Amino acid sequence: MSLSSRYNAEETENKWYAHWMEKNYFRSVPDEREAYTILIPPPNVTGVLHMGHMLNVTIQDVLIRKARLEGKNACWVPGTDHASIATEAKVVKMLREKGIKKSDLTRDEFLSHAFQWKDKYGGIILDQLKMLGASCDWERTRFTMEPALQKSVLQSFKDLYNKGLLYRGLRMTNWDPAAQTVLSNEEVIHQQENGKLYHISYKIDGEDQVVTIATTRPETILADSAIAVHPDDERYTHLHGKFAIVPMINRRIPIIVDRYVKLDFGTGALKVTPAHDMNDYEIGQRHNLEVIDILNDNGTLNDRAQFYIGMDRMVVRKQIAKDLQSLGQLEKVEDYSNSVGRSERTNAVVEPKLTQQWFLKMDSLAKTALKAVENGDIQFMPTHMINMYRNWLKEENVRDWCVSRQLWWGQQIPAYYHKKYDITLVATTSEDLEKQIADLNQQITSNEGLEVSHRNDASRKSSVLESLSIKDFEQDEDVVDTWFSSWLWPISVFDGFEDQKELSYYYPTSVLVTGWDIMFFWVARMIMAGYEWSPDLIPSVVAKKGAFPFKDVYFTGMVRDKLGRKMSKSLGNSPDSIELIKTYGADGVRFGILSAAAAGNDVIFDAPFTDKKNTSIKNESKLCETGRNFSNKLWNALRLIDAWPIQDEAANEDIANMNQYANLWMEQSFHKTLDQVNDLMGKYRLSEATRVLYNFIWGDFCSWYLEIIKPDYQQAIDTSTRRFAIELFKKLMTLLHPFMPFVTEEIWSILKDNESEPDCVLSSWPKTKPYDGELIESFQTIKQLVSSIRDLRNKNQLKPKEPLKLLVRKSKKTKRLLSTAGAMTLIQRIAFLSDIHMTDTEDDGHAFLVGTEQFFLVFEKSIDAAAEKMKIEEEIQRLEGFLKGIDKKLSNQRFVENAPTKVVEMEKKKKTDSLAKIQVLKENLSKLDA
RNA sequence: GGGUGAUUAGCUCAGUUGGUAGAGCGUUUCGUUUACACCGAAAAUGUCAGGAGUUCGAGUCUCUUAUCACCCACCA
Repeated sequence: MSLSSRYNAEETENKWYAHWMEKNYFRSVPDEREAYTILIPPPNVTGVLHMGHMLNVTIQDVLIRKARLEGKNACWVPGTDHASIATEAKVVKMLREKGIKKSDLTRDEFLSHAFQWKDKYGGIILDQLKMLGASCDWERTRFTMEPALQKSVLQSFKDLYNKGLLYRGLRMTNWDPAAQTVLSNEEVIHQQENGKLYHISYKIDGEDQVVTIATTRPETILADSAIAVHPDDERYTHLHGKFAIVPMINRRIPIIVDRYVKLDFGTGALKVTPAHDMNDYEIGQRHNLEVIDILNDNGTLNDRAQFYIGMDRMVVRKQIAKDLQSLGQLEKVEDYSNSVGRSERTNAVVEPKLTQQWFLKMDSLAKTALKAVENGDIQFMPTHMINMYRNWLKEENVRDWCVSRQLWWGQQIPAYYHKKYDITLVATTSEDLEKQIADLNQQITSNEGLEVSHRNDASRKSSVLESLSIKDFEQDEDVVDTWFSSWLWPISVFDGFEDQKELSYYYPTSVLVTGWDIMFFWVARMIMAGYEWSPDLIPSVVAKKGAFPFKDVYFTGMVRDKLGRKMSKSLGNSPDSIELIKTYGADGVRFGILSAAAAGNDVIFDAPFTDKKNTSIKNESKLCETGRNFSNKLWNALRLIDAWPIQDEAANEDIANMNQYANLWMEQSFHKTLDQVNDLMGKYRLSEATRVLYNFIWGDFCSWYLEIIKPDYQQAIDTSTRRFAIELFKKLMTLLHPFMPFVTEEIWSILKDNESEPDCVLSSWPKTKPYDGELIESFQTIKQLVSSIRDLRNKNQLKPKEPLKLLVRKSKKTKRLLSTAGAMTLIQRIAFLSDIHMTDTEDDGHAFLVGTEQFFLVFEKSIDAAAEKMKIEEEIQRLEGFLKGIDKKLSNQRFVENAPTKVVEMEKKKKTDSLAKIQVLKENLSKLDA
């Protein structure tokens, strides 16, 4: 068989992914094995693969593949999130481009457009995950808006309502005028923006004086209810109790005193606009001020504003400034930078607005969720993330969660209101609703009426005598926040609210891998949901394992570009994932990402982004390139072994011994490496594990081991060494498989010699075994010796393969080293020596040191004696300085007494070693003088 | 204002019980009949941000200063 010298990633990857799928290797069903479960953080259904996903997914795939190799029942559940506001915003935009306004559509019409959109673009991202090699159980793919998950949302909503944790109320909320929905605090992004600070003077009622306020939003003066000053502000004491006149509309508003006002800000006088500012609303509450809402839902002014009706607030801002100026009431305008909240999804400037919303009480939920992490039921990685978590969940920072959204794309809130009376029913199905109405009617007939308030007038009470009809109830128009479905993910993907069979087996999941940016949105809330429902759903499992939804949380960092900016679509600074995979292969990209990603640290990815304007910039990444090169290296190691002719026995006894020695060393080193990899992966230190494997395979396995056992030109390798090399290579492929699944599978498939053997993806993770550290150490010395010889050749312009004689000063250590069967042959061959000769006399070779041992290489060409002398002198000087430090330590009684004996012993050894080295160097020096 | 992290070789970053600083890339030199130039051999490079403290010993622990990120709250 002849194999190309270039590994073809694209071809190989497609082939193997199809094969794995065909064999159904990623399928998991409950059985008697231990479960290892990961749930994918569901990406937005219409999203495309970006660097963050790639990081996330690669890590999850490494963990799940390792578990699979360890014989666990590995289950990785994929899926997508309907992403309520994000998707709806996209659909609205798409419709607008087609000339269709959302407001012209009915709810059902809009939803059918949205579903069409979802069918067209949804799931693209899942196919992209397949390109990366993600070994998800695709039969389990879930979507947060599919009927079963929808049902979970309704059930949990009803449950929380019945527990009294959900309530409806009129609150100041963040209003997105573009999407025309309320937003949670987390969906509002505050940023410093340049604006203007307008100083506007208000006349004092009945007097010939003015009071000047400063505002960044002059249009809101039309909604002013008061002017507030600080009670201790002597500048305004004379105004207490008086009234001011709002410019243009001439409304008379009181001048009030409130400690909220800052003396040193602006003019010290604050216009109070309860309808359009969070703090003003609170002031308004304290002083019983009128709430005048002048904004329509789309951000234009309504008729309560009296002027500028129908104009957008941003347009009015400029216009009113001009108009105030002509009235002489605009004193000055300053440039001003302040923080502006914008909608995460639509980028519209968010307006505070008083709206009726559903809220979830968070205090007890937050307390439980905090405890779960503080008492170690759930482990965060990196551990310091607990600080951020604590800071957010502590009592004084927790706010009730606004769960309603004025959108259509999502789960419609299962609350039904009677058209006339203040009756709210929360029902999951129409049967449920009918039953609840029937119950009420039962109550009405048996109690001779039901005392209720009127819907539009709480103070008006009636006794309902007639039967209530389902026709008189209307469902809440709103949908729930997207996170109100995703917080159920660990339960709902197993249909846990419906049937607990699967949930009992897979819950709690093993690890959650996600970015810390959604710690509050999602992670904390999943923990809350876990503790809220799992004890009722699967009590016996919870008693045994706990109620937490996952044992570990691995927080990945944010992927940033070279400038340290978070990669985002709007900045256009994200490399094209698919292009990257095409360029370097999925294995290469995985390797690149993994080597860049230490847990929790932000990842600076070195791929220059494809600039929106300059598409000629190619995606290139040194890290991925290293990964691709590594694939190619593995491939060529395979080609090497594959091409060797085979013979029964080694050519001679020396070769046989040498190969045996090399095998022994490899075996020991392998187990040392295995230990390291196990340890690192257990701690989720994947970047380090990647590096350890890379160094071992490229360095020890390829550069040393294969070079040693490589037969001479047109010679053959003996079967047992070949067998050993192949078995070792296969073990290495298993170890590397989680990181680079495709190339390892390909190589494995060529290495394996019978069809009954499993594929690499299902091979067995090697068992650990004690290893001989001393043997590895002494081999290390051999490597150093060989490198030193090569260095000498280099420095003296000697041909790499010119046979040279090596003289070895007799000492116990070298004797032991060189008497190891095969060691002598090994050195002689790879260092291209004609002879290794033991000596205890003065010799005429060129002396060099390996450790403390002295060697001489015999060659003709004379070296630059003066330069050599200088180098030796420098080295002696360095060593003497070093020795001084050691002596200082050793003569320090406290050190000798306090430091562990092991450390003291080491210092003593260092001292004797240095002394020996100096001794040898001085000898060399004197020889140069001679 | 509250909180978190970072500062280590030219670049990007590792460095978990405190015991003489590491990797990749880049650089320099040499090398191509015998797996791989997506290669091989070898070399150079650091007052571990500054200061103080604890300790026999600090990149590692404590305090402090500076710079830079980020999160939460908020900025008439």
